Amino acid sequence: MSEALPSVPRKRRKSARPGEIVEAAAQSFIEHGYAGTKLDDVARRAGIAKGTIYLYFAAKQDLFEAVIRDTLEPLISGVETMVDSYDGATDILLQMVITKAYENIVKSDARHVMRIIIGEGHKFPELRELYYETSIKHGVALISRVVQRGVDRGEFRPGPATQNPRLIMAPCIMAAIWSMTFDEFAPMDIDSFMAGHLDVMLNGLRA
Amino acid sequence: MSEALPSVPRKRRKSARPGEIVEAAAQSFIEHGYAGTKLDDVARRAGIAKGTIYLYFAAKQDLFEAVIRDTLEPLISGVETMVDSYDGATDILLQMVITKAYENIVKSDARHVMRIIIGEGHKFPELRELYYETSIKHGVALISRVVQRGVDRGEFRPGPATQNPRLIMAPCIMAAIWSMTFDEFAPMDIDSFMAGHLDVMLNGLRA
DNA sequence: TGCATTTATGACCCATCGGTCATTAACGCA
DNA sequence: TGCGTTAATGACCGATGGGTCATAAATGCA
Repeated sequence: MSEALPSVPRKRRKSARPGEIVEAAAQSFIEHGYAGTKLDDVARRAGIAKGTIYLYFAAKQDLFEAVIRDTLEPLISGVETMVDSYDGATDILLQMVITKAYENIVKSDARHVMRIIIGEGHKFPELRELYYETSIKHGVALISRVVQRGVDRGEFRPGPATQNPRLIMAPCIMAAIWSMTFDEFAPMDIDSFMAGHLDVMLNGLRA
Repeated sequence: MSEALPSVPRKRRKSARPGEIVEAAAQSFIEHGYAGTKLDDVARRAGIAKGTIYLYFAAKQDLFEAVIRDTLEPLISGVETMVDSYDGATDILLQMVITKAYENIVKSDARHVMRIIIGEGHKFPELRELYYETSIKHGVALISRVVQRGVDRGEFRPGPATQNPRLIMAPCIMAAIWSMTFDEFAPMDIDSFMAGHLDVMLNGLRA
């Protein structure tokens, strides 16, 4: 009954494969989560057989690690570069950083990686740690630097928000979660939410 | 080889079962997440056989729905009662509500239910909706009421935080997530975080 | 006490999926 | 053109776990 499917001719692409596999895996993880992603599906998306994945990645978990790195590293380093090369008023800088944070997290696929870490990271401390080291740690440090810069220059006054940068990032994280979880029941206008977020923070910080 | 384990005598407890099963399920869901929870494990915790679960719940998903209801309804109605019966200054009321929110979410098992909805709710719109209706919707409405009360009484001035109550809850949600996900890499002192949260919000709101 | 009814049991079924490996085919060098 | 090397394949394996159901035990009523 089963006609032998005309199997596609093989291609040997040792150097291009890893990137293609990670790209396919990212899509699948985003759509189905960690446990929900099938290696067969990743292979199909990458146009290869399942076994081929194992020529480049030892296990599913390694694949997800690669997705974390490939997705997050460019985003973080982009913001870091921006901060390093800026030398105007700090309130404008903070505004730029927060705007970028919404672009990088709330409006990008990176939020799905975060969702997976939150929801399924329980049993994978190594993945959680990698995510923390790759993303969260840098984000917190970045906000700290910006806020400290404002205080040092006399533009911001010390207070709870300068002491705990996580207070400043919180609305951004929540917006990302909301957009993935509750948007169909109570839609959130990201831009006006972000404007409110900025307003509250800057009013609390300005000297 | 396998000695027949001395099977425990059966007990018929039609009315007590559902509660016991939900209780056991809650523990298992909290420890292992939705997909990670095995009905066999739930049964063992409840001291019954797996088949017995199906006398009271049609499927795993119904069990999780019962957990959502049992866990969240009492918490929300507790806060609602508190707000309804208070008649002092609104900043104190908001402080009470936020403090209760940390107790109910960040410091309680309810945060794990939230984590499951965020992380695994993707494929279960009914569960997401139930969570929204049972918990989030009431939480947002409650904050709105408190803030509106402050504005009406001239204690708060209108601004972004009065317009979007989600800005006020955000740090609490983030603290819950942080405590479950990143605490081992960067511990968070909940009480000082909450104090900072209150400080920022009240400063932004007071007329 | 005997029997009908209801509740409880757990072996079993079957679909799923991560990971393996013997086989095959593409490649490039001589 | 032939051959050794190595990338690629996909059938297969074994573990897992949600859900089923024939069987058995508890209960309570007559």
